[in-house]
Amino acid sequence: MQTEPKAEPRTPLSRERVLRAAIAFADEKGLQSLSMRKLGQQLGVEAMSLYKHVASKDDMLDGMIDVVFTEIDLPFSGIHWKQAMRQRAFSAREALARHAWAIGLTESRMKPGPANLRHHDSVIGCLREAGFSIELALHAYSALDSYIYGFALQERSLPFETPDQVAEVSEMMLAQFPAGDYPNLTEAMVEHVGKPGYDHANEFEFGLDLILDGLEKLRVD
Amino acid sequence: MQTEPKAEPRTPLSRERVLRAAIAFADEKGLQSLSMRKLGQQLGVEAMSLYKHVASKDDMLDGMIDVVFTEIDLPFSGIHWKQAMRQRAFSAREALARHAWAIGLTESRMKPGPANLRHHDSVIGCLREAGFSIELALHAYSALDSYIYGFALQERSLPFETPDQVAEVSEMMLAQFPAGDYPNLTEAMVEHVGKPGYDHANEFEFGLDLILDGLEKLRVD
DNA sequence: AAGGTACGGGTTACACCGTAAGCTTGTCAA
DNA sequence: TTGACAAGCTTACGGTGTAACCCGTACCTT
Repeated sequence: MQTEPKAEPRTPLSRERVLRAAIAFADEKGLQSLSMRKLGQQLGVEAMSLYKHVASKDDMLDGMIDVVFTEIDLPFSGIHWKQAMRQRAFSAREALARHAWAIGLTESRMKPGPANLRHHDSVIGCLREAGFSIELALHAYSALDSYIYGFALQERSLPFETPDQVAEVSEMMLAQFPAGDYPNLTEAMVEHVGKPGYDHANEFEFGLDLILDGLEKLRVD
Repeated sequence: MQTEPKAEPRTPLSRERVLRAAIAFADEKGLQSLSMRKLGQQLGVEAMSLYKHVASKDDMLDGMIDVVFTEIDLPFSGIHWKQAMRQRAFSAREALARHAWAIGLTESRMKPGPANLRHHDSVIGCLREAGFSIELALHAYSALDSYIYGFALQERSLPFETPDQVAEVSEMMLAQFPAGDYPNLTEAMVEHVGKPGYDHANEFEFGLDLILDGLEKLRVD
C-alpha cells in the first residue's frame, strides 16, 4: 500500500494560527481548561507539534496577550485628547470583556510584546501632544489604565451578565444572609434590583469621566 | 515493639492552619508553584490529608482570598469619608502588594467570603452615612475599587521593584528598540529614569485623589 | 465496660498536564 | 542523487488534583 500522493492538503500550522486557535479556545472554554493537548486536538495535530511554532506554553500566553492588544484601538489623532482617551478606554474594555481570560495573565505583561509597546507609545504621544507634561502624562496614563484594567477585572468576576441574572443572584444572596448581617449591602442590592435600567457601560463611564475631568483641570494650557 | 504512648504531639491541622501555610507559601514561592503536595510537605503531612480541611484546591484559594480581605482595614468611622476612603485604599494596596498572587485570582471573587461581604457592607455604609445616595455610593465604590485593583494589578506586573532596577530595565529596553520605534515611550523612560524621586506611593495617590476629589463635587450636601 | 461512630491522618491509583528527546517524512536546492 | 531542513509524530518522565479506600484514636451512648 503506497502512500497517497496528495492526501490531505491541510493548511500548515503557524504561530499566527496557533495563537488564534488558542484565543478562540480560551474565549470559549476558559483559560483554565486550555492545554497543549486539547489545543492540538482542536487543530488536528499532536500536542508536541505546537512547539515547532511556540517556544513554550508561557510564550504562547505572551503571544495571545499581544494579539488582544492588537484589538485595542490606538488613540485617534486629530481629535480632542479627552475624546481620544474615551474611545481608547471603551475599546480596551470591549477587548478585555471579549477575552475575559486576558486580564488574569499578569505574568505575561512583564514581557510586553510589540503591540503593547506601540500602544503605550501612542497613548503617551497623544497626551504629550495635548499639552501634558511628561510627568503628568505618565500619571494620567497610570490612572486611566489602572481604572480600565480594574474595571475589567471586577466586571469579569461578577457572577451575572444579564439583568435577569442580577435579580436572581441578588435574591439568592439575600436569602443566604442571616438578614441583618449586611444591612447596607442588602439595602443597596434591593435598590439595585429595583432599577432595571442599570447598565455596566454607564458604570464604566462614570468613573472614566471622573478621571478625565480631573485630568483636564490639571493640564497646562 | 509497641506504639509509643505520646510520641509526636504535633499540632493538628485545621482549615485556618492550612490557609495560613498556603498564603505563606504563595507569598514566598508564587502561586504558580503552590501545589497540594508541596503544601502538605511544608506542613509535614501528606497531600491528601489537606482535603480533610479543605474541599478542593479551588476552595482553598477562595479561603486564601478571604483571609487577605481580613487584612484590609474597614473604613474607620467617625472621620471624614474622604479620609476613611483614603486609608482603606492604602490598606488595600498594601495587602495586595503583600500578597501579589491575590489579584490574579478573579475566579475566587465570584463566591465572596464573609470578610469580603463585610468589607462591601462597611464601605457602602460609610458612603451612605456621608450623604451619598445609594446610586452614587455604588458608583463611587465601583470607581474606587476599579482603580485600586487595577493599580495593584499594574504594580504587580512591573518587572522591577527598586529604583536601581528601574534604571537597569529602562536601559535594557531602550537598547532593544530600533531606537526610533517608540519615540514617546523612549522620551518618557529617559525622563523617568532621570528623576530618582519617583515613588509608587505617589503614583497611587495621584489617581486616588483625582477620583476622591471628583466624588466630593458630586456628593449631595 | 462495650460497642459504635466520627475524625484526621495515610496509601494507592488514575487521568491529565507541560515538555525533553528522538524519529519520520515531504520538499527543495545543490 | 544527495543532503539539509522544516514540520509533523511517538515515546517517556516527572509533576498535578483528587477519588476511593484503609486505619488508629477519641469520645459518646447504653
